[in-house]
Amino acid sequence: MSIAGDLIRGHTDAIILARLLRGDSYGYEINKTISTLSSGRFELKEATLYTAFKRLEELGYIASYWGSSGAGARRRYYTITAAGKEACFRLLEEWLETKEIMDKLLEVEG
Amino acid sequence: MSIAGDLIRGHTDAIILARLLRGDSYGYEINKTISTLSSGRFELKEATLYTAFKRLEELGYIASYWGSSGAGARRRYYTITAAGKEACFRLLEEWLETKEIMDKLLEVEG
DNA sequence: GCGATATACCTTGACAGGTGAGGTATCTCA
DNA sequence: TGAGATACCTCACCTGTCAAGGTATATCGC
Repeated sequence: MSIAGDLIRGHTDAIILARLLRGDSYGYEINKTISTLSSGRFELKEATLYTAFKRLEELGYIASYWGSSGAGARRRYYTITAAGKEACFRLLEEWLETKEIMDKLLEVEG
Repeated sequence: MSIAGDLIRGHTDAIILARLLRGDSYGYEINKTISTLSSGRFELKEATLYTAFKRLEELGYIASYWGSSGAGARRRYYTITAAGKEACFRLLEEWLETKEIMDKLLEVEG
């Protein structure tokens, strides 16, 4: 991973929720997707991922159910809840704001 | 503060170094600058700031000296070192990469 | 002279999120 | 039958943030 974990810290929830907004999914798949979308430059560690799932479920942002595995081991699927969608949009906006502020703070010239 | 600290976590060093790239400064001033540039939406807590200074000095990225105070209490000024400049540019590139990846991962539509 | 306020620095302990390391189980293919 | 991919989970540790507390100086109004 070329991007250190701390750079993503605080954004993990947003990433997971944004993924679930596109449809139910399970840990392993989400991890693969993240890795693929970032061209391998970033991947959530498994421990991080499952910790996040637990946190998000406790917050009521996602719900889970056991799905029949197509191939390989059993899968625990996650769905985003209404509260989760709200939280997701809020986090997306926060990300836009963070970007804006960071760009100003890091501006070297000008 | 509307932007949670964890969203900036991992970028603190980059912010401080980028500020020092523009010239020597001291804690209190850097904090004010950050607050101003972000329109008050984000400010480093003092404890975070001084922790970061200590860390960066131990890493050899910055050096410090006591300056004569213009008004008020004494000031400890910080200068960015050659290694610090290198680190700063690396962190700036990492930020660009993080932005790019995050935007892909958070993409809701399309 | 005195209190309030701004300037300016620093430390400690608690907390939360990320992660390395380890574990379990299933299915496929050679 | 053994390797490798799929798939899940937990624990202990580390690091960065931050609330709370502390110190000291200069300025300004009263």
